[in-house]
Amino acid sequence: MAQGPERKRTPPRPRVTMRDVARRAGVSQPLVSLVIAGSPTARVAEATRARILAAARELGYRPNVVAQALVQRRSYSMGVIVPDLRNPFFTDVVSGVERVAAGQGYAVLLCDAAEVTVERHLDALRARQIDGVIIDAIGAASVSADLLADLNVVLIDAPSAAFPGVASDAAGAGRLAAEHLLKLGHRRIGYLGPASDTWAFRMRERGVVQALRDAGVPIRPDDLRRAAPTPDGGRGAAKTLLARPDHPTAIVCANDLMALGALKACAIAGIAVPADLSVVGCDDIETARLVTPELTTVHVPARGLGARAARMLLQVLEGTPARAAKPLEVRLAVRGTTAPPRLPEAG
Amino acid sequence: MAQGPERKRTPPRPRVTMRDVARRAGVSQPLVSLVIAGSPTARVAEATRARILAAARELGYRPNVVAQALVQRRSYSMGVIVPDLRNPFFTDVVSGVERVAAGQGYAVLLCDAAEVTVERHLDALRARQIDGVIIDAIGAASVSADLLADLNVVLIDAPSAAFPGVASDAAGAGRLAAEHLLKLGHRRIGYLGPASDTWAFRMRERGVVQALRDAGVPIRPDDLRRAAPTPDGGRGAAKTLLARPDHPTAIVCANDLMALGALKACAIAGIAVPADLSVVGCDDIETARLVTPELTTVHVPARGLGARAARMLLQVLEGTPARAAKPLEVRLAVRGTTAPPRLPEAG
DNA sequence: TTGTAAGCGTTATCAG
DNA sequence: CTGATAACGCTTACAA
Repeated sequence: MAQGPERKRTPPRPRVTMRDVARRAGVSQPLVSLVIAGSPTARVAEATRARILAAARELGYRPNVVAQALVQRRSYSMGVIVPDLRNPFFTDVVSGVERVAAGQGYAVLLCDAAEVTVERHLDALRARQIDGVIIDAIGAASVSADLLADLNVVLIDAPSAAFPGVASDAAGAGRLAAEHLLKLGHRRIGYLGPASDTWAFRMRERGVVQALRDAGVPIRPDDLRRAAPTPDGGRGAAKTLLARPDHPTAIVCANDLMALGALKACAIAGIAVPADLSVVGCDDIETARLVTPELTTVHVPARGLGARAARMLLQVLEGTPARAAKPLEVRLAVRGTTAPPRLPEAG
Repeated sequence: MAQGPERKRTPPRPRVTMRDVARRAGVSQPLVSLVIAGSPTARVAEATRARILAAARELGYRPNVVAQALVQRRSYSMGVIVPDLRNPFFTDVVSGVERVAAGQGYAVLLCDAAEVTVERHLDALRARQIDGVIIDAIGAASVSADLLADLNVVLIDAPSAAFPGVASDAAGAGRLAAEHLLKLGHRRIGYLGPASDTWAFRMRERGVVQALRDAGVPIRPDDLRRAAPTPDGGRGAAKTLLARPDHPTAIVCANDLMALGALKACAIAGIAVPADLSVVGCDDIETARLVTPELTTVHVPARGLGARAARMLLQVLEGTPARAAKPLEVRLAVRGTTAPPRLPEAG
């Protein structure tokens, strides 16, 4: 931890401690502990209790969570690891976590897997006696098991037999997107997704693929393109896909960032959306409504996922075994990037 | 902190401690401390040292940062408070902080002022013996002084005599935006900004106002509209501003989110950008390049601000007095939302 | 009802 | 060079 050569520490400030309060109230220090943090059942004379509380207030006493953590072996803090903070979707997840965590007096240690490896993050978290960790969209299988062994973990969008977690209905999201396009009359639909083996991406893709297969219009191999789940990725993939004259009349993207990139590619290539091409995204990040036309997408409740995961972790910490929650519902948000295909094709 | 009724704690896991290592190596526990965390200058017999290290490795020893924090009175963690995580600009700032913090073994406690008040965040942070805190774009003046008193704080975009900090050249950003429009030939320029008294917003506005005044085309009172620094805010403000037939030929917005909202308003009102109206934003968030036409904006190095603030805080913690860094440069990113006014007006 | 004693896992100060 | 011994601030039996 931050060894670095010869780190001078800032002059230790005299902190108000329980001893100070005790002295001032003329009682023993443990009694102060009892009164201040103690359960309501603690039998303490009303008079002393009042005296202690007064003393504490006057001195501006603040409990030292670190000391509490050391003796209680829990730090009232949780880590949250996300694949990439720069994707607004994950920001929302974190936001949701923070809301409930902060509400319960828990601190949130932020970990961006794009900056530092998950392993290192977990190491750092464990060293800090973290109470638990929420891991978003990172296959638990991909991190060595013993790293997770003595940790309370809750998974988001990465179902596992070993750990509790919450997930969105990713396959449903894919299906919703595909069915929307089918209903509009599209018969030639492409898919842009990452090669990443993330559960949510896999399931979204599966949902799309199956819906199309069920409808008798399976994705042609060439219409399924892989790229990074970023705007650039989406843009590049769309570009190659649309370069051919006989490209699909619609595409669904694994997430909004890719979809936004695809829209950009269209703008550049002079392909009119939705007239010449329909585009559907997934996530429903804020930006989806900022572009014109607004992105049709599948809404995934990011903050809800985060909040729920946090609540679940809190439960685990309280000893209540977290029961597997059923997937959070997603819903189609039809906006401006989808329309019937220009020339109705033969079904 | 997290009092809640009767919280059962999870069964304390047997952790490998220095004592264990000491026992195994047949030495005293403090010696282990010396060897493991000790400075390279610690004079310890090579043999014992090796024995201890071996024992530690075999047992899988991990230092307990909480214990360290208690005795050293520093927790190797820092808080970062941002006004609103949902603004990608702040996400980037946090990202920058995290990168350098994590690199130095520091944990980042995330605090979203949109979720919980700054006061509560600071309380929670202090209770955790945080080593320092980075506060972004929140007037230090707006939080009661004694809350900050015994804290190491570094401010971002909120210059203060009392605390070190980093800032972007906010006035320069405003000027750049205005001058760009002037150079294009605009003589009727409006401004959309928040009523918030945030330093950066104030300075950006000042930069715009002065540049226009200097050019002899001051903003008309009606062309200066206030709204929340969000897409909705920008959208609403733009809508009213553009409702009048004789509206400005160009507007600059306090940040990209507002600008994006303004673009949306234009799209809805059927105002062609940049033909009928030029729009300039500020921040250069990723979304700026995702809309079509791409948003002309002033690039502000968000991650740079975060990284620099973190480095500065680290310095403060080491005892090196942080000297005031000069403002980080901003630069104009000319893209698609600006063009000469349709009808050249009389200068 | 309240005080005493014993740690939690480290670091730090000093005698051996 | 090494190893007791004392904190750090708090919780938690156990006595008084």
